[in-house]
Amino acid sequence: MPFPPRPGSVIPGPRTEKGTPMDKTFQPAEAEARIARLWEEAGAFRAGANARPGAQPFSIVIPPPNVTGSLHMGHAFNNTLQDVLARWHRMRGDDVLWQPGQDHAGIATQMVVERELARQGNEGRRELGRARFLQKVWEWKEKSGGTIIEQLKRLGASCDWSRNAFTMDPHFQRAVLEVFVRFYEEGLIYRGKRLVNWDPHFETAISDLEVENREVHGHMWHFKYPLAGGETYTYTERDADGNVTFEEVRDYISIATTRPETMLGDGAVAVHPSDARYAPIVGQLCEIPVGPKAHRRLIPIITDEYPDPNFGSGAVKITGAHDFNDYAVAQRNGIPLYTLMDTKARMRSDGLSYEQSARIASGLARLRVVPKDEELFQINLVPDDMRGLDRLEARRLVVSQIESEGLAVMAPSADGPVPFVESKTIMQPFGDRSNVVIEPMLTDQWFVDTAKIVGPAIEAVRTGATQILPERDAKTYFHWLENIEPWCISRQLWWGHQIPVWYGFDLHRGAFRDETGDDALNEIELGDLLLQDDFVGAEPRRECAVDFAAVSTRFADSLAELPHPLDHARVVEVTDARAAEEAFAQGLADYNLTQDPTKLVYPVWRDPDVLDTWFSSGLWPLGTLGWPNETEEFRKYYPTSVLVTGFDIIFFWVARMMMMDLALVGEVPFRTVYVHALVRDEKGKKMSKSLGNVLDPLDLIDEFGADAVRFTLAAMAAMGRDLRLSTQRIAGYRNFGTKLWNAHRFAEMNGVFQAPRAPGVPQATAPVNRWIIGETARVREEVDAALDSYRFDGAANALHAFVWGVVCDWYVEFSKPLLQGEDAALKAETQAVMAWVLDQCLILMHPFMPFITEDLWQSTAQRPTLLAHADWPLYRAQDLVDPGAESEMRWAISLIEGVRSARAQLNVPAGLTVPMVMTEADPAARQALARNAALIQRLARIEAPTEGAAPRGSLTVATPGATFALPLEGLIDIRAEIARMTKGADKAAKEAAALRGRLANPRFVESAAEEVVEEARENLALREAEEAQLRAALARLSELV
RNA sequence: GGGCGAUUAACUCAGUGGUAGAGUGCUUCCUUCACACGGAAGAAGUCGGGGGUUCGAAUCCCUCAUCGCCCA
Repeated sequence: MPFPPRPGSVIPGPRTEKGTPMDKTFQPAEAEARIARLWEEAGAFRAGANARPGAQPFSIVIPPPNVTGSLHMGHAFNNTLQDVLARWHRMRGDDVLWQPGQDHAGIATQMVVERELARQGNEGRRELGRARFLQKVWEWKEKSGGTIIEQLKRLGASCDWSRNAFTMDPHFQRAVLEVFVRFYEEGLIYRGKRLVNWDPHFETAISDLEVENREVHGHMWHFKYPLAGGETYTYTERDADGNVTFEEVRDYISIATTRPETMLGDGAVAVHPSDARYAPIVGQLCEIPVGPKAHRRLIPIITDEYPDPNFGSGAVKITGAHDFNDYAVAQRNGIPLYTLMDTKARMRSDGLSYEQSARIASGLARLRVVPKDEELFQINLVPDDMRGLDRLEARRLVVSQIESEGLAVMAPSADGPVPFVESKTIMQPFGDRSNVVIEPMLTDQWFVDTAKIVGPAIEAVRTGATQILPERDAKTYFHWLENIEPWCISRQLWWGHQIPVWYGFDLHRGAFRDETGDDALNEIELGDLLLQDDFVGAEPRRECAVDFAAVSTRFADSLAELPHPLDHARVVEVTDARAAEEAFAQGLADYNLTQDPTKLVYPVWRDPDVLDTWFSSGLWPLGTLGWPNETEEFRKYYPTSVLVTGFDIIFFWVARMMMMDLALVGEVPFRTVYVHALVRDEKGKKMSKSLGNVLDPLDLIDEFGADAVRFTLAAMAAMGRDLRLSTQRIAGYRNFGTKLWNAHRFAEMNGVFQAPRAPGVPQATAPVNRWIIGETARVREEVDAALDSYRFDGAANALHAFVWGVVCDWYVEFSKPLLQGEDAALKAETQAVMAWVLDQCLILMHPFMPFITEDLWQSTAQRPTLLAHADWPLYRAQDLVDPGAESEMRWAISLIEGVRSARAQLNVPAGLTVPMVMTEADPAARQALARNAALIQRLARIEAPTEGAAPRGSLTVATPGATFALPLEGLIDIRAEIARMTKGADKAAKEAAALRGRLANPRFVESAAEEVVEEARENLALREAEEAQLRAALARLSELV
């Protein structure tokens, strides 16, 4: 349904005060705000605005910026492209929805609010507690969370702002939790203890995509792990031919490490199965050379494919709880995982004493058994003197202890043997938000079993149900999805969607004894229950549902299986397991006193973690359209037409939306994904705050106007290539806007906008008018074709070439003698055509430069609609191009250029109007000259042409089919003219020779396309004629010297 | 180490088999009645090197070099 303009909306209409010319330039600062208000008051961007009856839907969901975000160049680029598409489709009458919104950015927002609290001297997050902290976050969001929305409006983004969405909106929250519950019930989500990337600053798990690996300077230490019981073996190295190059008897195995502090948690030493050097000692135990001597721990020497025999000593220590590679080795070989660090990445000080821990661990190594997680976690292998230390302090201590014990591998030096420590660059993981070193950490987390939902996402792109552009980015997509890892979706944060899982004590596991067998518990039996605590420490029972009401029903159902009176316990929610313990005990005690079963409570507590922000963002195309409700918007606009996004987000977001949304609704979230590259500075460097090379789009908008910034970004958007932005380029396109503006200023001064307007393409008789109408049709087709294939640069460049290079440079100039001439009919026709051409410029330019075009549109005529709702033209070049007019105007241009070039090169004064003699001409040239004499005379600055022989010492200008002479004897240097014409003749001769050669080749004539051969023949004829004209003129000139 | 890409005018980049293009910059001239955020004219490229396919290659293939990005 077309969206009606709001009654009373103010469209200013044409400028009324005649006699005051337009300003010489467009004033963006003033106009942009005014135009934006105009659009807003008209509701110009509401979903379906300007849609034709029965229109095709066209929908885009914005890649939601962080609620903490402010507009950077990447946003400006991304949203410019979306806006070009949205405006283009809206003008074409499609049913357009550009859905805006923001995501809640778990870590970033929590960080911002915590920083704000600290700056204001308020209580910190932990002092406030969860509920009050979240209150503060919401307050912050209300106050500061809309920044980027206002900034996007300044860019001119034509989103339906009335539908602005947020991933923490009540509706969206509900959708997220329902999806979690559904995935949980379908077995797509599981909880487990896994090694994850741990951010010690934020004390949360993060995704491996949020980890940035950087090369940093580091060290590689080489240590000796003594064999248990003083065993020895012969260590032998051989060259490629098997000759022994080194041999010695050793009582140790040499290990290299960049992280000595993790040695404390080693579970094994691994060597490659093919490594002959260590074959004699595989299966033996060796000693970790650190920790109190009395409690040295022994670990087995195992084989695994992971160690590279050619790297270091070929033997690798396995610390399964602190390294991803080691984790995999430990899993394969049943090696226990010993956690050494706490959530702040300090050496642990909880759990059992070092002495107890070391004893248990040694026993485990000897028996090769792995206990259950909870028991394993009690083992703390950090020696007493290192507990609580930062991991780097612990590293120094470990190294110095090993060295002083003489267990470092030694290397010779000028001062005798010294410990062998290599300096080398190592890859180290950093948190992309916190900038601290990330630790692999063994923790309980929730995971999406991505392997189960990845198939349709791969298939959709393979079959083309979703098209990724440029195509090469589909490879990245496939590569990632085909090697997909389980997705850790829990975060140890407060701001976000709290996981809808509640825990309660597992009373089913025989924690009580119904000794009387009467299916009810007597007082003694209940007393036993109270005293026992094995159910408290054990794995709790859990239920998943969208809210407490739903989950309490489930718990109640399971309680019903228990003996009386527990089956009547009331399910209540408490904060955590400890509170649950107290509440449960209190309930039992109260019951004991009163025998009132309603006093019994069954306390449950909710999982404190929240979901990864990308989990909710994965539902963006669904949730913003109202899903899971059956909304009209969802029916109409899903799947969305196109997603425009940066390449850096293919894994984070695009792939996850594809997986999740296909799993949920069985239909792709978008038909096309247009992946754009990065905006860099003019030297090609990534813009970053630390480099100080950031261009702020708002500063640029202030300086050059939003239109210039947008046009620059669009013109540089060659698919898949980074763009290097320079202010010079933006200034160039600001000038382009001014050029368009001044073409209108010229038109206004020449009465173009006062002339009566007829709908449709104007009828024209003058060649110049017929020609420009055809050129307009050509550029319309070019722009549409470019936008159809997402060639934003192609469309922008075509418009630039047309508006400046054709309309302003030629048509406006051509029109001058007609508009200012005597022929009233011709004048009226030219006014009508110019009015139409300029309107077409505004329409076609509008998606790229919305403000200046809307302003001109409103000020140059009484318009029935906003330009944003103007009809996009459909006329075709095949209908509007007049080949006769076109060749006539091309000929006129070539004559004007020939005259100008000759004059300039021979230093004929620019202001001088000179005579011109036509020395020869075919009928076509005669006609072209006759019909366009006025404009040719004016632009070439010549008098009315005469016909005759070339006067002595004149300049020669050759055009196709005609030769002209400018009699300027005495004014010009004959030698210079001879040189100029010789150069021209030689060039024509050279080109003709090349064409002749090609046409002389029978294989060219046989195999090349017919039109190519024909074109070559025509070109040859033209070049030969041109050469002949110039040579003839040269012959005359040479008589003069 | 694996993958992807780039290399075209001084600079930034278009250009998917048929005469090398644009913008900016540069040189000269012009304050001419739309615009100096302008106009006119001009100089400027062995399309990274080498090989191949083809009547014909910046374009397709191979190879080398250099530089980026992503992943380990």
